[in-house]
Amino acid sequence: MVTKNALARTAFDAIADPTRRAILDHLRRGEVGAGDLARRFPVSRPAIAKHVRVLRQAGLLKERRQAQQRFYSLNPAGLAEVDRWLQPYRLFWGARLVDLKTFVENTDAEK
Amino acid sequence: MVTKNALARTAFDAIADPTRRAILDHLRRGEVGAGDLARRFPVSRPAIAKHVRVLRQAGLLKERRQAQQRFYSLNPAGLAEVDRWLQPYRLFWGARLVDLKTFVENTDAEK
DNA sequence: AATGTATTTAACCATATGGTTACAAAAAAC
DNA sequence: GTTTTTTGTAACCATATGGTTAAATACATT
Repeated sequence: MVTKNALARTAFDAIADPTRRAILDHLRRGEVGAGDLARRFPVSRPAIAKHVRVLRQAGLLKERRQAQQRFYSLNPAGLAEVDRWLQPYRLFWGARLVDLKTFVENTDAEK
Repeated sequence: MVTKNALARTAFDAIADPTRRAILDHLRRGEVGAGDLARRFPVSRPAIAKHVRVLRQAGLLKERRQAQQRFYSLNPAGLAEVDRWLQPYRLFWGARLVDLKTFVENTDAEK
């Protein structure tokens, strides 16, 4: 097998792990310090640090530093990659999702 | 590390691999036989068979057998798991997606 | 029954992954 | 300037992953 570049992370890689999804889910509530974050999970702090790194490499997290502390928050654009990939599949399970903005604009134009 | 049940696959696991995403992308065009499918990718047939197994375990594929041949097609419901997880994140990147059916029903009700 | 055709499974290999504990780094506080 | 606080990195380990080639399975054809 050819050696893979461990730095090239996609959002798909990042969300494959349940702990990383849980980290993201938690960050929806807002910015969280590294210590607080690690305390919420039943694994060691280094394990969380590694997950955070993967999430950052995938562009899913923003980091803010203040003294020794580091605060993490969601990077809005990150998961859009997954959303875009998913788009054509929505047809298949009947999810009637549309862009509301476009819908409203078109509706207005027809008046 | 605790031994993980290799049979418990989620859609998140399944779509983490780029080859598996490519298989799904290809199946959007319709049902494809195992042989045809394998021929489209630059890896061996057994490799594709293993990817297909992962996709099936995640509930993303349907299988139809006819003689020795096996035909695979998308299982509509499979990716909805990912879509549901993604839902609350849409707020963050400003995707103005709504359920059209619900939108229309509510709009009608207000008349 | 023997052979051919289509496909998965088995066994194996190298690398990736996710966890741990021990160590390093960086800033604050004393 | 030493110590404490907060955090990441290094080294290591066991298991998972994705690939290969060889063998097994299942059905059709002769």
